[in-house]
Amino acid sequence: MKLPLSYYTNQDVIFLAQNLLGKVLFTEINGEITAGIIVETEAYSGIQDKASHAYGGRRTDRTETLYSPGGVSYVYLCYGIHHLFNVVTSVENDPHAVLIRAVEPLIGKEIMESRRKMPTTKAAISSGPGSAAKALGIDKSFNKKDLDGNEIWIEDQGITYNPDEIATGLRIGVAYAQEDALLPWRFFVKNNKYVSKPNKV
DNA sequence: GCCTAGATCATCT
DNA sequence: GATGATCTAGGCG
Repeated sequence: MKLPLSYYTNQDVIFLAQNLLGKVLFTEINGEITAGIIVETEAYSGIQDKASHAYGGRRTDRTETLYSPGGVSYVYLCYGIHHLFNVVTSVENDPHAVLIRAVEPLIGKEIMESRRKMPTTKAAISSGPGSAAKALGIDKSFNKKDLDGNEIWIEDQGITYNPDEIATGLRIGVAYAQEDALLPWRFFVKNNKYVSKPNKV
């Protein structure tokens, strides 16, 4: 059920961003397992995408992870407070990634509730990239982990959405990326309350 | 319910 | 030394 590394080496990051909807993201921390259904993603397409950290082939200590072969996690801190979780895809030296923006709590809800200090019935518990990562207990120590390991991994539990249940839209928070901000590379499940901000088309 | 402002720090210039 | 792939609380209507 765990997705094999070959799944992530697909070079079509747009396809993967779409295909990851409905997959289940697991983390295990100190023996505590939590999992959530992925309901919102964004594609970041390597060196040709101005919104990507690796735009233009930029390569620093931080972005080094993006150049890894697919199947590795990329976690970084944004605005000084929020940890954002990405899945590195494609092959080595091709810095594509999929940002996980929202999950629907599935397993270990009580653990998520204590981490977020709010009930899972409240959509805000895992809506938005910072919240989703926190609910799953993801922080910087999860950077550069293999996704077929036993700390963090993604499973296919047979959950699929009909094409008409999936919506696409503009990515969020990337206005500075100029024309690339207009690319419809955000994918989400329509009318799912755990999806952040505009969850309709 | 909607909008505005403030928090807070690793990373790059 | 500036800045951002954000969240939340609090004020107003």
